[in-house]
Amino acid sequence: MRFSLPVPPSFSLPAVIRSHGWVQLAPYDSQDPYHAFAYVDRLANGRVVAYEVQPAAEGVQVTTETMLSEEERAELAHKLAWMLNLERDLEPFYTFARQEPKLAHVVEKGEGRILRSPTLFEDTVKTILTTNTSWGGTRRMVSALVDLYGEPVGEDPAPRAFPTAQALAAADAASLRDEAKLGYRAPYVSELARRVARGDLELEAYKTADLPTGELRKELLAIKGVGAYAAANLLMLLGRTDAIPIDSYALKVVSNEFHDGQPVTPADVTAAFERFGEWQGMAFWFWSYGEET
DNA sequence: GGTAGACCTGGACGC
DNA sequence: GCGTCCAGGTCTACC
Repeated sequence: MRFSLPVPPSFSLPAVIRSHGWVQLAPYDSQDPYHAFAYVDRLANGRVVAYEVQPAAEGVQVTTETMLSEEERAELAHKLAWMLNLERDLEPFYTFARQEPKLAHVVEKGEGRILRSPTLFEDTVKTILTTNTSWGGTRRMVSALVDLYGEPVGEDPAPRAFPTAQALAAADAASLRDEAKLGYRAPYVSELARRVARGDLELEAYKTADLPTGELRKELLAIKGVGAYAAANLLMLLGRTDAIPIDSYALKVVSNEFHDGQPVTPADVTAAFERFGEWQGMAFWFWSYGEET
């Protein structure tokens, strides 16, 4: 079955898909690189659905081989609105961007929305798995979690949904470490899953929390395995546009862009984008590094 | 508050 | 093929 979702005037599906590497992490898949994507989701009633999202004249088109009830379709639409950041009003950011040559392209290309997962739990696990490893390592670890603990769509072993907190909480810690190859990150993921499964940590509530960014950052830093970089990355995914996820890549590009390749500190990265105030995270993320204007 | 070392894996490199 | 080194963030112990 097919159904469409309306999108804001400035929306660009390729721009959202290209916003970062999440589309390369299971259960995302992109056969048509950066124009469309596939995803596998587990609905609230336990049904696992594989679907594709493509650009369409009236917005985006969702296609699935599964016949969905009206309630299921509404749930999927609600989740996709979050994943594609459809509710975001980018005009205030675009007003800034139009005045900065290194950001002018975001307006032209409809950039500014960042692809995310249906749940903050999935995004938090994936963020932990980006730390202290290569991108290839992250992809491997995420795929292993999906293959080992995710629920399949039907009888076939693949494709599978991202595992629930309950599934990961029930997993043997040694299996997480040795079979999923999470290494020392295994206890972090295990503890996070257990806290979420028990209801001790209401991660999803952070999506709509009215907390100042500093307070929310403290809450995220209290999660084992989430340090300064991971917290900033999650804040960015939560739409907190004043957070800059400073990792080794950030230090490198800021060094090259603003300091002639000389070594820089996290404070230098912050200083480089401070003038963008509440939009400094977006300015950092969408900056045209190394390109002449 | 700041710093050093451990954690784990894969890739690059030299032999 | 094997061994060594390094990159990549976070945690913990220590000062």
